[in-house]
Amino acid sequence: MTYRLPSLNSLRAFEAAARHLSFKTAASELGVTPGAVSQQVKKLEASLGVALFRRLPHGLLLTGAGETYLPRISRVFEDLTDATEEIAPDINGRKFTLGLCPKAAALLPEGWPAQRDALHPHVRQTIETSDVERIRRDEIDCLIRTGGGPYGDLALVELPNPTDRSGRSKLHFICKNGLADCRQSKAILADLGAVILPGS
Amino acid sequence: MTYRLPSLNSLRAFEAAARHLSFKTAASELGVTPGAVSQQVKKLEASLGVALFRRLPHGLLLTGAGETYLPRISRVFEDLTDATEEIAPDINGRKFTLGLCPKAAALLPEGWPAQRDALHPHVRQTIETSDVERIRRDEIDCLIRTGGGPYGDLALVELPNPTDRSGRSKLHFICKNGLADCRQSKAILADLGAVILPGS
DNA sequence: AATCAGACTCAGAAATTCTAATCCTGGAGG
DNA sequence: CCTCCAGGATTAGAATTTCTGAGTCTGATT
Repeated sequence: MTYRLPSLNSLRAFEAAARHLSFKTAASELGVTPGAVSQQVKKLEASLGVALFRRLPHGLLLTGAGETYLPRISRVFEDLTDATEEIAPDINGRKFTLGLCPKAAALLPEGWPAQRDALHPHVRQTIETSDVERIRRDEIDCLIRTGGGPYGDLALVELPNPTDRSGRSKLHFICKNGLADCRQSKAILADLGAVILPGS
Repeated sequence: MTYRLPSLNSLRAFEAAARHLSFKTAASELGVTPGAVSQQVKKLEASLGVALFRRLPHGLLLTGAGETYLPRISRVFEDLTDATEEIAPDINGRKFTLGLCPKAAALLPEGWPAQRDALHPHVRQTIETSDVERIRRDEIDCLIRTGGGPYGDLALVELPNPTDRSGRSKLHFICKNGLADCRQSKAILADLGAVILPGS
């Protein structure tokens, strides 16, 4: 049936790099080093015999081929994800257990996230904690706290403090690398964004 | 974007095995040993947490999950192939150089394959030879000859001898493993089938 | 001019995948 | 009933692929 295909690993590297236009960011999403992404993309380009990126001193651009390839590859990964979730709902559909430190909770609306309907499909329960290690121990999937860091190999998303528009004090959303872009995290972050910056 | 996906290798193994309902045949298509396919499929099932095959003493059956997964995965690989060919036409679109041994040529219509329009997009040239080694040396992509074998790791498709309906003497289509199912081979085989068994 | 961010390279380490040999099961045939 | 056979499972070790980590290079920024 299929005769020759590029390897999935290199396609994932390409897809992430093309989406971010950065090997470094892609590497962080994939949980590997930038060198690995660079090598995978180079391997892909070699196997296709076509350049996909134009390397500029600061950042990347897609070539024409890369431009037409990206949306189709992204689509393929989406289809694959959908098909996989259909038969194995647990693989990506698991609800998150969310850690929330008291200080952060005080900055958020009363009862968040329980009363946000949009989060029901994604959040199983909320635990009051500020211990980052519980992410590594898989006791919680993500943690919202006010300060701290650095968090080593964990992914970090910063959110402006809703009561401190100066931007000095921040809310931190922390999770395992590679989980920052999953549906659950996105839903939570979108909801927080809505809470914090209504209408923006 | 994508959070967790099964590995492409295991998906390829699944797709081929599900299509053939045989690890052995799938292994031959993929150019690996049956054990490798078995391992990949097992890994996939483990990572999904879902059984895809029911192992019967003689052959395989798909489970419900496998049944719904297969068409979607096949589709994904088709899309991937199409997208890849769009930007790198050479990867699968290369025209074949076809070896044809004199004895076999005598059994086929005068001038075959040159005068078959359907083969023009797939066949670059025809070389008179019966040397199987030229496939391994990449001098030709496939070879049609009357007898011989075994051909070791090369793929073999048998075609009935058009002038010997008893079936004892056969025409052999030989190519590298993994090339038997590509478009070019399929086109050639389809055309030979038409030549040999008109109307069937 | 110095600094910096990001991509590249390369050798060695780590992980994955494949092979090859052997085992196991159930059906077919004598 | 017994033997043979086909095909899948299993395993250790080999082969291959992929990743890391350190260092280099380039052009933009200060």
